[in-house]
Amino acid sequence: MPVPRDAASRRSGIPDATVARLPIYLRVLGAFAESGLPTVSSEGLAAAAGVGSAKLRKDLSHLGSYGTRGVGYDVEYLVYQISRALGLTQHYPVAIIGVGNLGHALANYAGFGTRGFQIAALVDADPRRAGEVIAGIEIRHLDELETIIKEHEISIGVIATPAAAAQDVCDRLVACGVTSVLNFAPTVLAVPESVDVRKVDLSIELQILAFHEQRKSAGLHGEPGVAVPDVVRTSVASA
Amino acid sequence: MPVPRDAASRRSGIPDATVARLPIYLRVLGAFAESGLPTVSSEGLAAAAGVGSAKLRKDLSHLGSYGTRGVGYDVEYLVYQISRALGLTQHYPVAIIGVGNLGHALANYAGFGTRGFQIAALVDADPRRAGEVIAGIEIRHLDELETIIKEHEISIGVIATPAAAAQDVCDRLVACGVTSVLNFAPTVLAVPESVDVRKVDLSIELQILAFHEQRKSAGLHGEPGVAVPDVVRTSVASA
DNA sequence: CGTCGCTTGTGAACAGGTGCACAAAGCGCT
DNA sequence: AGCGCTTTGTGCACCTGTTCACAAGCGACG
Repeated sequence: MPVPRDAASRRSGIPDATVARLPIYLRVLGAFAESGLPTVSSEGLAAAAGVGSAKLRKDLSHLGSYGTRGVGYDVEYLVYQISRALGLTQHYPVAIIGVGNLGHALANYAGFGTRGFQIAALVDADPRRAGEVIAGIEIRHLDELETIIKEHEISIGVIATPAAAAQDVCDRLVACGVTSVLNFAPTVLAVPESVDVRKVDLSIELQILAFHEQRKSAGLHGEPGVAVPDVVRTSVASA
Repeated sequence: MPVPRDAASRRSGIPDATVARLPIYLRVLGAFAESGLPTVSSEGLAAAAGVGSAKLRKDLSHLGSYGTRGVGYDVEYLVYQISRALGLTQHYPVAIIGVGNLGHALANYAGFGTRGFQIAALVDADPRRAGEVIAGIEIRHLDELETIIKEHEISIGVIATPAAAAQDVCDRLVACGVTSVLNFAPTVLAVPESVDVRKVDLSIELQILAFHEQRKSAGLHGEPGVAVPDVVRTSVASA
């Protein structure tokens, strides 16, 4: 008997799909809070977040039973509970490696600071950029990477380097004790199992859109092209 | 009898999860092609793409039976087939709305051009930026949005504006006939059902990492804090 | 104080995706 | 030609996530 336990709770008690949506709820709730709205129903919150109300309720039920039947959820309280569940009550220092166009944009992105993240360091491989100040942070040279990471006890690294440098930078980050990496470089990073990597790839998203775009236009023009024998055909059971 | 048909093939023949991975395969294959490698096994390709070999084979099987048993897949041919399946054989013009830090980075991002996407227009709300040239494209004012979209027959729009402007811009894009939107603004966009929206949110990714980070450190410090009664416990069946 | 309407929280059915394991199929060597 | 090695393609069981539908719970109002 290998202790089956519930597979979802084996890792953390909160399913991955739910974790991925909590930040959205958090943002929407923030907007509601600013409007002075005291409570929201699952229906209202779900609509604003672009999900079904049942899904939202199930998501929230994984954090506990906050919410009052017949009334809804207290906005402030729910913000706090989601923040706590996500671990945003503690402040994580992050380092951004690579201050090209994208790194520049990230350093100036307000969304980081407002959610408990603090950009502790900017690092670039170009010596000429060292000393430059962006968003109030001085750029330092890649050679100092190890020193900087340990100095600030950074556990989250953001890679915004060219693809060719990404794996090397990643290895060095991991060697310094970084356990979470957000990768913007178009490469698949190899890391030990204990390290979490999330990737954001602009071009992949576009390609996915292109696929759906193709599907639409194929349907529209009625091209017999690939394989779109679709059209539902609800009641053509005539033999 | 409502024609059950296979749910996956109802929409396009290729499951969404597979479509999301095809661009990764494509990129890895591109690297292999540059190395002059003529063929790859599912094992080799899967390792480079960071997925299991069975999953890769199942993914590829959805496009057809390209690949030779005992040998593997012809790199060049597979590149072509995946490109075709994704609809990258035709060139999609895209417009980027909002040329702040992020829009600037996107305009200079080489990954777009190399995959059959062409940045046809840059648009910004700030009149002072109109006329400025970035990546060889002249920035034009938001007022001309409708004209530009129709002029270039753009069906894919990239929104890189501040959150406050995103919904408005999106509505205008949709009104002009744009059917796919890539949204970088931290907002949930409301669109008609016929329009595809994909969102990329930098801060959400970080928050997801923070969650896992929290989980790790909680386990390490042995804090009884939330609910982490983990550690697998393979054979502690002693009562 | 009882009743009524509204909203949460959840059990259960369902759908989609993943991974295993193996039969089918090609290649090269003898 | 035949044999054995390799690798694909896929049926099947599992598991995660989604959706439905409803009982339980809470407040308001008469």
